[in-house]
Amino acid sequence: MSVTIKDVAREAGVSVATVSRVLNGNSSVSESSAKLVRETVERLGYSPNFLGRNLRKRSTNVILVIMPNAEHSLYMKICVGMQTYGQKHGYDIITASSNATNAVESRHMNMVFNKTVDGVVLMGTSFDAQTLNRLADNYDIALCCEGVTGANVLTVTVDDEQAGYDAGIALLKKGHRKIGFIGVRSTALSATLRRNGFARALREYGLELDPAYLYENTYDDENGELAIERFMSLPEPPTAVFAVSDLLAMRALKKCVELGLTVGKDISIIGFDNISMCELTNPSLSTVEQPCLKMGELVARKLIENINSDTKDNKYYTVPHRVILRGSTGDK
Amino acid sequence: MSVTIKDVAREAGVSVATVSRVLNGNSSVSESSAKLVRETVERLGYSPNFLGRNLRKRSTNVILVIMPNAEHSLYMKICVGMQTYGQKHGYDIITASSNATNAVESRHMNMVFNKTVDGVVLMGTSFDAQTLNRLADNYDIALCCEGVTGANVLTVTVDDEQAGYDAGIALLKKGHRKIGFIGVRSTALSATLRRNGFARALREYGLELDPAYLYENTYDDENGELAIERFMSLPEPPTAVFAVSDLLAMRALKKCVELGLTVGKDISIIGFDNISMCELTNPSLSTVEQPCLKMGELVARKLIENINSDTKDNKYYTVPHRVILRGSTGDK
DNA sequence: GTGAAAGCGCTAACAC
DNA sequence: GTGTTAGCGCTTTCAC
Repeated sequence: MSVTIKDVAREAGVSVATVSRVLNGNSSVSESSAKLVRETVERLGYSPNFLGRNLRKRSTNVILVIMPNAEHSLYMKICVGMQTYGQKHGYDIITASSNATNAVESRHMNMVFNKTVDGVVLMGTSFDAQTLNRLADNYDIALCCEGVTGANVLTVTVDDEQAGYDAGIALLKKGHRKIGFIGVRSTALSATLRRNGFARALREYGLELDPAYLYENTYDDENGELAIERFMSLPEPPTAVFAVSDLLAMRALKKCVELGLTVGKDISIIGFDNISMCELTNPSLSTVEQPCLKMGELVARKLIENINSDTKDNKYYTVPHRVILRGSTGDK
Repeated sequence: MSVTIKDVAREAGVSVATVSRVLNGNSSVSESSAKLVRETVERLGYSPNFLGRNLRKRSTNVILVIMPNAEHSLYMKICVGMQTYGQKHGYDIITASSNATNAVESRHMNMVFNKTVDGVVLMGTSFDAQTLNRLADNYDIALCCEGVTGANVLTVTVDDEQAGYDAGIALLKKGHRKIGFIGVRSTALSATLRRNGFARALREYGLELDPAYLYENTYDDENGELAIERFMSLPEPPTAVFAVSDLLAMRALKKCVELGLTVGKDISIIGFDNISMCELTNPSLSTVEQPCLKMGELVARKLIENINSDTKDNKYYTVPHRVILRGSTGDK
C-alpha cells in the first residue's frame, strides 16, 4: 500500500542508501543517480515515513506548546511567532491545551517523555519549581508568558513589574489619582508582578495602593464586571482602572458603558496583552502590548538551540512591552 | 540515557515480549510477572518510545487540524470538541495554521503523507474538489466548517443556507425590510450559502436582495466598517445588517456607534459564529451560533471511525445552528 | 504463560 | 560514488 524507500530503490535500480543520500542531500551522489532517484520518487509519489526516520535519528523536529486555554488569542499569536522561526529551521510547532489543569498538562507531557516531540513550551504551567527543575534536567523545556520563581528553566516573558509600572504611570500622567486595579490572585507570578509595578508607580506619586481599589480574583472575564460593580459602589469611585488582561478590561469597559459612564472621559481603562479585539471595543481599549511574535520567535530559537546543544541555556529572558493608549483612556 | 523496553526487561528478568504484553494489557501474563514489570517500569521511570511503537503499529493515534487562522477562536473551540472525543478514544489532536495559503497548507499535509499523523481535518481548505478526492482515496481526511462542492469527502458544517435564512427571518420578524448583507466573495461555499438563505428569507416576505444593500469582500474585519460606511451613505440606509461573521459584525457595530447610531434601536446587527466575544460588545451581539463543541466531536468521531475501518464514510453532515438574539437587534 | 526473533522504514557506519 | 548491513524501540507471530 504505502510506498517505501525500498520500493524507490528497487524501481530506480539503486540501493536504499543512495535514495536516502539523495533525499537528505548531505552525502555525495553522482548527478545521474540523483536525477534517477528524484524522478522515481516523483513517479511513485514517495514521501519518507517520518516514524522510521525519526526513530533512527532519535529526534522529531517537532516542538509541543502546552497552553492553559487555546481560545486565548494571545497564546495562539505566540505560536505563530514560534512557527515563523521553526519553519526556517525545520521545526514544526504543535499545540495542546491543558484547560489549566495539572492532570491534562501532565498527560500532554507524555509526548515529551515518549519522544513524540523534541521539546516543549509551557505557557503558564501548573508544575512547581522543583518539578520543573527535575524535568529540565532530562528534557528540553521552556516557559513562556509566565515564569515560576525558583525554576531554573529557560523562560521568556515581558518584564511584568515594569509593565505594571508603565501602565500605572500612563494613568497617573493623565492626572488620575484614584485608580482601581483588577488583578488575579493565583500562584501565577505575572499578575502579582504587574501589581507590584503598579504600586511602585503610585508610590512615585506619593500614593499607596488602596485596598478598596484592589479587586483580585481569577482571569475569568466576569471579574471585570464584578470589579466595576464593587468600585462604583464606593463613596469615591476610581476615575481609572488598570486590568491585568484585556478580557478583564473589556468586560469592565462593557459594564461601565452599561452603567451610563462614558469610557475615556468619566472613567479611563487600560488592559494588558493587546489582543486584536482591543480595537473592536467602543471606545477602543488602551493596553500594554506583549510582543507575541517576538516572544514566540525568541522562545523557539532558544529552545531549539538547547535541543541541539548539550549545554542548556536556562536563562530568564524578557522582551520589551509597549503601552498603547487608545480611546478608553483620557485625562482626569 | 533514555531507558528502553530492553532495560526494563533486563532489570525485571523477563523478556521484552512480556514487558510489552504487560504494557499493552491485551495478552495474558501471569500476575507475578505483571507486578514485577510494573514495579520495574515505575522504578526506572520508563515511558515507551512512541516512535518505535507507532512505526511498528503503523499508526500514531494523532489527528492534525489545519486551520486558515489559528487566532480565530471559532476554530480553536472546535478543536476543544475534537479533543474531548479524542481523549476518550486514545487520540491526540494537534493543530497547525496555514494562514490561508495553499503552500503552507500543502506543507502541513506532509504530516499526513509521512505518517506523522493518522488523519487530518481541514477547516476551510484551499484545495479544489479534484485534489481533495484524490487525497481522500489514500488518506483519512475530513473537512469542517467549510465544504467544497464536488468533493466526495467527509464533511461537517452547519446548514449554512438554512442558517442564513433563519438570520434573515429573525430580522424580518422584527419588522426590518431594508437589510444590509455583509458577505464574503471567495471560493468558500459557506458565505454564498448564507447569502442564498438570506435571499430566500427576503423572497418569503416579497423582497429582493437589493445590490445596494450587498457588500461582499473578505473576512478581514475592516470590511465591517467599510460596509457600514457604504450603507450609511445611501439615500435610504438599511435599518438592519446581517454579517457572515461575528468579527465583521463587531467591526460594523463599532462603526455604527462611532457614527452616533444606537445599535439595537437605530440599527440592528446580527453576526455569525457566536464567538465568546459577542457578549463583550456594547450592546452584546446577536448571532447565529455554530455548535463548535458538537462539530468538533462529530468530525473527530467520524474521522476516527474512518481511520479504523476500510470502508470510508464520505458523507456530508450538518449540525444544528441556533439564532441568538442579544442587545444588537431590536424592533424596527 | 513466556521467550526468541522478525521486521516496521529509515539513516549512517563501514567496506569497497 | 555506491552498496551492504546493523540497529533505532517497539509489537507480534511462532514455538515451546
